[in-house]
Amino acid sequence: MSKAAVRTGRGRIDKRQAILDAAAVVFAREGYAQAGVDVIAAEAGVAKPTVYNHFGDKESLFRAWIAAEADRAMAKNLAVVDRLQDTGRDLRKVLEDVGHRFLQCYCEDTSSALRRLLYAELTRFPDLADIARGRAANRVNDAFADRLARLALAGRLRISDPAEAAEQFSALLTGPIEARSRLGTRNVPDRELRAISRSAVNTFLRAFGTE
Amino acid sequence: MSKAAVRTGRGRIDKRQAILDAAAVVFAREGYAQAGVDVIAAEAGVAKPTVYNHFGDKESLFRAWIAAEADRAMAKNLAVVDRLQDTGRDLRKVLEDVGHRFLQCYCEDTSSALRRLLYAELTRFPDLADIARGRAANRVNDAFADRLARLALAGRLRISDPAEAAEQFSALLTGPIEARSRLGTRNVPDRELRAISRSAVNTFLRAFGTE
DNA sequence: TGAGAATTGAACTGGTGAGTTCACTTTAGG
DNA sequence: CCTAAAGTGAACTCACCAGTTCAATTCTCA
Repeated sequence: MSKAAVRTGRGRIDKRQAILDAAAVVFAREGYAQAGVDVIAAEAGVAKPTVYNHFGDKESLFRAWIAAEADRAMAKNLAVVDRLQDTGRDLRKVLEDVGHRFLQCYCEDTSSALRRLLYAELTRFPDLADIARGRAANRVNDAFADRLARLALAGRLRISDPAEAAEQFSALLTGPIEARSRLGTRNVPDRELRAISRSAVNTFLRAFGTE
Repeated sequence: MSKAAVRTGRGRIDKRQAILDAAAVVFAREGYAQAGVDVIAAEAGVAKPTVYNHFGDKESLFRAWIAAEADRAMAKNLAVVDRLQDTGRDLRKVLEDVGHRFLQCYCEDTSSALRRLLYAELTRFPDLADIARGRAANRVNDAFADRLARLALAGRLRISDPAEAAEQFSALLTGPIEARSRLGTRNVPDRELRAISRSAVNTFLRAFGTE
């Protein structure tokens, strides 16, 4: 139906990617059980047997999408963490910027969909937690903790347990955004994201800053 | 199958409650789409048409369960908030106790199931957010904010925006528990709950306490 | 250009589950 | 004790969907 598949028709790689993209759209829109393989095939501009040629069955296709999406999200989050390297500038400003970017990642449609589907299907596919969460969240937190440890060593933060501090910084962002986005159903305007980040950083620095 | 239905067989009220209890069990175990109405009926010790007599269709039964469960969870959370009234004792101890009890509520099987199902079906039934979230989370946060405001007035906390502080206190609890329970699939031992609460309160008091 | 692989469309199987029907039994309550 | 309402079991309809089959077609690459 839609033109998710580029009309090259050449080789198998293109089709595989087109199917994954289509799966992202349809799974996000309808959920795992409701998503029909026929619909995914149509969305990819591909015949149904082709989907089965590439992925074997619906469950494998689902896992492949989860893994790809988790990797993408993790990469984007790690890129945000890297912005904490230039510690020369005003620390508050830098943290607010990082928080704001974290929230933008968190609010992306694809991220929301991934989180929702993860939650939804966790009982049916328990290993999903390993595929996505272990791959993404933990590594991001570790990288963030490393940055915080550096800042502590440089005397710019008073932190005894960097991993815990990183976890709490994330919590101060995700908790409020979760409530305000009504679990991802409402679109939160950017000015509100900034406000949440500002108040998270404010509390974080009251607790861990060197005034 | 199971004896969820007390074997009185008298009147219609008992059956209705038995069906709701059975729905809780089956929805929690299998999710909305996977839960069969036949299975729920069997679990309630009731015939399938009886389920349809009382609730009309599967969706209404689901909504009724969500509403009942959300009310129950809210009541339990409000009871926890009420423990903040006796402000005579050591504030840190009281907050740690409240945090610990919040986490216990959060970790209950029924609460986890409710949260998971809410997430999962939010796209299909968007009004679920109003039924559950508006009814529960917001009112708990308001009550908690009221308590914090009292404590601030009494000079025991330095808080400018009580609602925001309440939101952040909750965030410092739910964020870490979410990660450590692997989205609710792992059972977190009580000593770990206490540790999370202790470190949340620690950060909270560093930010808002009057040392 | 021609062989072999990938792709297609369309029809088909088989299973599952929501919701209904109906003749029958149980129970409450006057 | 009798009746009307509630409950029961079993069979049934109907729709939906995962996964398969197959003959016909299209593409790649040598």
